[in-house]
Amino acid sequence: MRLLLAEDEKELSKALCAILKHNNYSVDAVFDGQDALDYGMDENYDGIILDLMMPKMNGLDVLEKLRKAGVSTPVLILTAKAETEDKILGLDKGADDYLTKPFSTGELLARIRAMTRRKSEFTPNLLTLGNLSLNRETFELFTDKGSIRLGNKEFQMIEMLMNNPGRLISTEQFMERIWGYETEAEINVVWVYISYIRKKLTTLQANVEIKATRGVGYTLEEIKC
Amino acid sequence: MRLLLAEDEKELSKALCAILKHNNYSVDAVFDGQDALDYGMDENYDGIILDLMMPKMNGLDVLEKLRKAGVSTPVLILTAKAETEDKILGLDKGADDYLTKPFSTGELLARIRAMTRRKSEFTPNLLTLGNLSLNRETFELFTDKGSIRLGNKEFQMIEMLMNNPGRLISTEQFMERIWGYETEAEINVVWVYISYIRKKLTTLQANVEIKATRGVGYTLEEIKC
DNA sequence: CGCTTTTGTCATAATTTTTTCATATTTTAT
DNA sequence: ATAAAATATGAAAAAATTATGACAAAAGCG
Repeated sequence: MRLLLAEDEKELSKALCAILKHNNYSVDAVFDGQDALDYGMDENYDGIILDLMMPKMNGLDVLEKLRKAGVSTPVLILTAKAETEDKILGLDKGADDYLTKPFSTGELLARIRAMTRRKSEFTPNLLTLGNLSLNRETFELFTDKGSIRLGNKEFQMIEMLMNNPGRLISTEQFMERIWGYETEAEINVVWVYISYIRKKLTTLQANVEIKATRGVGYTLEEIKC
Repeated sequence: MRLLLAEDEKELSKALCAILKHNNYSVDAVFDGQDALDYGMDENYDGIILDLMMPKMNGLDVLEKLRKAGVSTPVLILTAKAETEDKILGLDKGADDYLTKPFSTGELLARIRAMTRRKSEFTPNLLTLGNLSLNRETFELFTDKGSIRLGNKEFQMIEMLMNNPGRLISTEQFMERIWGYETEAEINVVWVYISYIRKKLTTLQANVEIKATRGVGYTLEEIKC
């Protein structure tokens, strides 16, 4: 699960980041409205947590522009104190929920779960291609020959591939979606993980393979005999 | 997806090129207004990214001339700083969107997607002539007899040919489009690649052929029996 | 804390693409 | 018909990209 956190108070942002990451979310943090808009436009997130009071651009404006641009990512608004009008305005402009500062981490997590639930309800828990299946809940990859538990990165990579069978995914797309924009990691971690996954596919005798397209990226394909 | 990038700052152009290519766009880069106009007139692009400040001809003039010539390719304008007047003028003259430098790559990609969305819904990812098809996403060339994955250069060449079936494409056009102006490569690489492609067409038993016109270039034609 | 797992880096190997070069073949002009 | 020019193509060198094993750092866990 990938979240965008737009919160200008550095302390709070850092704390929230830590909490969210601890709860298995990948988080990109931005600190002003302009960046929130730029990043949000990507439709690359499962949810956006948006503080209303931010430099450069107000959270409400960000939200409005996102919705106008056709971005449907769920948005959870953070408001300082009980600015009731803001809340209402926010919901008007297409927010999915709001939370008043200060809030408990428990409540925040619950709201995020609720917010992202709708979307995830439609995505099945089991992804399948050929004789290969991926259990999104247990992170297990399996065929009739057995099953292997995947690490987080491996899981996200194979998930992207299995979500788009036959479609080419660029190395850059893997990096952006899984490691985030600001990662220090080199591009070759993608190669390394592709290698790991391939090894596991072989072990499982899966009848799918990851093909490389030089200069571009990878495609997951079923092997037809 | 094919983009024309008109940006005279070499560094920026190079960086953008890399980013765009990594995101599965084929990019032609030009470095002045005159070339932007010449290339843009082709209507061979899914979008044009146009810097306003360029040598030889101002971006706005390029845009105006393109529109006057009936070219409807979507145009995204890049403006340095907040030259508000330019933006407005640009939108007036038929730009589809603008972006102020500096911008994030995320936003650029989002804008390009938005700009090309409408059109791309109508242009399938598959180019076809006779019994031959080219999948632009996976770089695969195929007939009912099988499929072959092409290398980058091969792909760009056959793409140009299939985009203009029956139309003659000069060797120089191949060089300029695919290798760029400043290439060190000899003219005969084109011959070599034509040869490679022909071999693959034979393997696939395609009913199209690449005819040579001496002193000029090549034409892709369907074979009627 | 020590052990295990995951994550990321690096060096090197393997592979594919790109380009050059030498030589064959075809076309055109005379 | 024949020389000159243009194109075709096989072979191989050069360059670029990807694959993978080994290892170090970091994170998770009892």
